[in-house]
Formats: sequence, structure tokens, C-alpha cells
Amino acid sequence: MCFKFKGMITLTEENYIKAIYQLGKYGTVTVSTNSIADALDTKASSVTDMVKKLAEKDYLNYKPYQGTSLTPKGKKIAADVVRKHRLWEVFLVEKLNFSWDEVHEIAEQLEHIKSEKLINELDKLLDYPTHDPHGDPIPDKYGDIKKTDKILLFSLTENAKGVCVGVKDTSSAFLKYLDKHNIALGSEIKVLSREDFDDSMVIQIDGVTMSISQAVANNLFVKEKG
Amino acid sequence: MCFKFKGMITLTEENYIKAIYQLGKYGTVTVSTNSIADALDTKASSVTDMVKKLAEKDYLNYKPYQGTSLTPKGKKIAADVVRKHRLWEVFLVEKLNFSWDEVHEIAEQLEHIKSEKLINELDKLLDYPTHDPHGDPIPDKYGDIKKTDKILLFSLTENAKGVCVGVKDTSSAFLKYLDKHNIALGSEIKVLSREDFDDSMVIQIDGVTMSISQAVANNLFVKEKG
DNA sequence: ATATAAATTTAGATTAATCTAAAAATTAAT
DNA sequence: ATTAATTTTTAGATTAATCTAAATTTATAT
Repeated sequence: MCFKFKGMITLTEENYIKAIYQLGKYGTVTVSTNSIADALDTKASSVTDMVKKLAEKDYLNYKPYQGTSLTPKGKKIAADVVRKHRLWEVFLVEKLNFSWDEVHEIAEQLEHIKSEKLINELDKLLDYPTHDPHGDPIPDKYGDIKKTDKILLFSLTENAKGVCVGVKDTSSAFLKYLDKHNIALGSEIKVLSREDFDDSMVIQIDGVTMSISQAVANNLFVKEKG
Repeated sequence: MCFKFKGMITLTEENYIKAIYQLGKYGTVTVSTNSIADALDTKASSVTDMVKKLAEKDYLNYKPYQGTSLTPKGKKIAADVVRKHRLWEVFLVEKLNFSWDEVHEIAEQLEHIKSEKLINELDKLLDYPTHDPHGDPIPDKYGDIKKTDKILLFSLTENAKGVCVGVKDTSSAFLKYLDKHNIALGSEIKVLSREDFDDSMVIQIDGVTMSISQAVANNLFVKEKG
């Protein structure tokens, strides 16, 4: 039976801390009550309650009406959860034949499993991956995360070239769209032209020419080349 | 974010159903309120409440003061949880270098992960194992479980021979004792003599002679040979 | 600078799972 | 067949996480 320690963090608390970590760009900026409520699909009043509780426990800095930021203790918890989430995603894709549009929901569950040995062995089994299947960086066991200089494809100018390194929207619908059009991490992209009217753009992707909407360009991360 | 369906079973409910399944010999007999309370380390009054709720939802048959048994629906839920628990245990031992005394607690967490594809792919990765690292049978995806004719080592008479096929006590302490004395699943055992005074016995295990206490003999399952 | 809008917090209620203590039913013992 | 012991259930409270609705604070816009 799963013993409970005093001061053991609950699943709900972990989810709040993770949301604050991600909304606050890996714990570097303050986030608003409403943005947390949106992210967790809950009400602002619930967020206020929880945020006060987590501040009490020293996971958060909180000043009423001024938003919330993570303490170092909170940041470590969050980084661990994100690390687990992303390692499990790699596992699902690499070892269990999942595609990148299927892994998110399951990783949401697996990220809460508590066992240091488990996650370290998983890391080893997967040969210490640095990024998850969507191109997001995996925090190391100390909670440090390597931020890459990725930019949105939408911000590339005409004739600029880049490599696809990540997605912003990780919804199944978007990822399936990318699969259908053979857009994957590592694809070489060149912007052929941009359309002012609807902000669509024509690109060449691994040699193939296609037109993409603003919605797509605003959810694909690239690393600009040269 | 983990969506909630109406009628989705909670973690607590799953734990009750699993306990009733195991206490009632894989759902074949009725179990008492107190035995459930013991197994789940909770109070009888809590069990009554939960059992009424689960009966309402058609997972259990319940008559006040007469104990509880699983409905087919409850039995399927329970078998699925046990299947997941045991498959994850195999995974931890086979793929992540855990020893059999370390896996139980983690599997208690992993058994609640909900994804049919996940568990079927795991099954495939592990090459469809039939037993977990402690020798317990793994229910198939239809919830059917193969009961073996294993008996306690304590019930063997002098000069009887058998093979070790399972453990009753899966505590880390007991499993470490077995490791220390090179007793493992598959070990060949012969009873050399029994001691009336303290119910200990002298056995030969894979050719090595040793004495074991009643506590040990009552927690080792064997399959008798000829 | 003041009014209005938006964001946030408080107050009070609700639900799930639990508990303690008391009451009721069942079982065991003389 | 009563009494005593045990088991189980009920009644009422508690805690965590949530909600609605009202109050308050901060930001925005003339």
C-alpha cells in the first residue's frame, strides 16, 4: 500500500506547480492567477486558494494581486515532473511504437510516478535523450534545462532557411497534420514567399513546395540557418 | 490535461476493487468488511461507505452484514489492474534492472495508468509473460487468470521434492532473505527432515543443504514433483 | 482624475474520502 | 436460549479541492 509521508506533495499540487513552471517560461517569470486557471481548466478562485497553500509550503512566492513565481524548491519539483513527462514520451515513442500525437495524455499520467531509480533507469534505457518527441528539451536530474534558440517559422523572412526543431501546439490534430504533410523534426525548410493578405506562406520542405497557413507557421519552431 | 468522464473510476475505488479481488481469491468468494479495512489500512466504517457506493455502481454485490463479492464488471476492472501491476513488475525487472524486492511499491503506482494501447504494447515488448517476478500469474487481456496448483513448502512431507514457483509474502525483507540464501523461482527443493519442536525443516535447495523456519516454509510456494 | 472594465480575492457551499463514537446486527459461549 | 463478544453499520465531523457569487483591488480609457 502506498504510504503517505507528511509533506508529501499531492498530484493536484504537482500539476499546479508544473503549470506555473511552464507558463512562467521554466520558472523565470511571474504568472497571473487567470492564466493558471486557464491552463488547468479551473476557476480563478480555486487557483487563489491553491496558490496560497503552495506559498505556505514554500513552493511559490505569492503577493495578492501581483501574481506568482516559483521558489527554487518549487522549480526543482516542476523540473522533475517535466523531466519525467518528457522521458516517458520518448519511451512511448522509442520502445512502445507510439506516434508523437498519442503520447501526451499518457505522459500526463506517468509524470506523477514517484521513484528516482525508475526515472534514472529509464533515462539510461533511452540512452540519455536531450529532447522529447516534440523537440522540447528534457531537464537533467538536477533540474537544469537547456534552452534552445528556436524561433517560430512565422518569424522567418522570405528566402530564409531553417530546420524544424519543435512544435508549440502539441495537439493531436496539429501533429497529425504535420505527419500528413511529411513535416517532422529535422525537416529542412526554406521560405519561398509570404502573403500579406492572409499571412500564409509558401515554403519548401525537404525539397517539396507547399503553402501553409499562419496557424501552422505560428506553431512550428525552427532554428534558422546561416 | 487529464479529462474526466462521467462514471470514470477513481484511484481509490480501483484500490478497493483490487483488494476485494485478491482477498476473495481472484473474485471467487465473498470478503468481509474488516478484512478489506485491514488490507487497505483504513477503518471498517470507511469500507462500508465505499462498498455501498461501489455496489450502487454495479461493481460489487453487497448485503449489509453479509460481506461483499465482485460482479463480473468489478472482476474485469480488478483483473485489469492486477494485469497491469504484474506486467509493470516484469518490465521493471527485465528492462530496468530492478530486483524482485524493489518492484511492488512502484507497480502500485503504475497499475493505475489508463491506456489500453500502453499495456498491450508493454505486453508485446516483454514477449507476453505469463507470470510476474514473484511467480504470480498475469491475467490475460480478457481478465482470465490461470490458477496454478502451487502449494506451500510447509505442506510437503519428508523426502518430497518440488520446484519453487512463487512467494506468498512479497515483502522486501523476505525476498532479500531468499536472495541471500540463493532461493529463487525455479530452484529445486527436497525436504530432508522436519522438526516437530519448532516446525522448522531441513531442505536441500539446488543441492545445498540448509535449515529453514516455519515462517519461511509458510511463505514459499512449490509445485510438487512426482 | 474619475469612471469603467478586468482581474483577483473572499465568503460560503459542495463533493469525495476519510475519521470517531455510538448503535445495531451477527456470532460465539456458557 | 440468553448473555457476551465481535463485526458491521450509522450518524456526525473533518479535510482537500473545488465551485458560485459577491466584494475588492488593479488596470484602462476617456
